[in-house]
Amino acid sequence: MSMVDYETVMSAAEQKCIQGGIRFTKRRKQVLSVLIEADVALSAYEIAERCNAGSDSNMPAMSVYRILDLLQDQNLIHRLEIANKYVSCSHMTCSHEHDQSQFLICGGCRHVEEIYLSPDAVDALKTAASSAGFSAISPQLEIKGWCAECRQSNE
Amino acid sequence: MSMVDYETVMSAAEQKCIQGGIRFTKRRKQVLSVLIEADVALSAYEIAERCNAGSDSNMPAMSVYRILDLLQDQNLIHRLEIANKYVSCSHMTCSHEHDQSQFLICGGCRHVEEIYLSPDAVDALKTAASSAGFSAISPQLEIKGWCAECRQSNE
DNA sequence: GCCCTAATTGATATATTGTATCTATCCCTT
DNA sequence: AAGGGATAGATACAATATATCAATTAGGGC
Repeated sequence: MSMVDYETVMSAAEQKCIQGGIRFTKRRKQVLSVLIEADVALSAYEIAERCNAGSDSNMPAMSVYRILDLLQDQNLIHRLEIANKYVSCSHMTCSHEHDQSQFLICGGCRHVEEIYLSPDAVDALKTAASSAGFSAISPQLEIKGWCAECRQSNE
Repeated sequence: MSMVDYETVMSAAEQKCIQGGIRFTKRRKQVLSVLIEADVALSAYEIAERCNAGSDSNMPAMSVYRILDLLQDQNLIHRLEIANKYVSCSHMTCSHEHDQSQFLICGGCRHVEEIYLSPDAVDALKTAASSAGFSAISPQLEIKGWCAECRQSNE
């Protein structure tokens, strides 16, 4: 996380939940906080561990999965399919809708950057898809790569 | 599969294995055949099932994993990370190297197309990655989407 | 051909990720 | 305060994947 104040983000998240007709409970806050504070993508079980780290709280992994589904429905988090891991959305405080999201995922340290591709680049992908008989592509594009640091230390 | 004769592909595969210093055993042929004959991506356990379908052969899933790793090292197959599934390479008979591979994966029927993106499109991705502090992107790009048929029937 | 060695396969255990289902609890509305 | 839907707990289990050690097989030198 960065840029935006934690309280601001959490209250924006609360608003989105309310608008979505669900409650922003203690459990859900807990899961979202862990993701906001992490600077890498986390697995559901890692999230559970962090929730439980040094505290009385008992967060079962099954609850984490349930809550992750729910937070994803509210566009507060993303599931990265190439990594089987989860990250918080970097546009939680935006009022407008994002119909596309693109991620760079470091194969070394699991750091994730949510980026913007130029409309031209996205169009190129859509065109390529279209010529291969695909009429639509997912609004979420995931690109695996290597951040400068990991690249250096691994090669 | 398509285009290229089965025997041609298998003997090209054998050549690649020999060049790679490994044997093209019965087990490995069996796994590769299953992938070549499938027109969708298959999980390791599905591959094992198909190997065992109506036969005396007993292919344990663990062997499938081992063989998949090996075939991947020889560039005979690809692992699709967004699907946790495997497909045969559509360039098995090419003599030249392919330093990039791009896949369209249908979220409905799991059909996979190996496509070519224009160098311009790939450059656009690399540039975007570079401005986000990533010094390299994976040579394998996976794009989830919907093939025309699934698109129609699901929406 | 026979033996030695390395490659390959078999077998078992276990880790990781994720879903299904049923029960208990909480909290809002009336 | 009671009823009812949303939320959370608990348990079981499915699907994907890795680790490890033993058994077997195949090829190369003699």
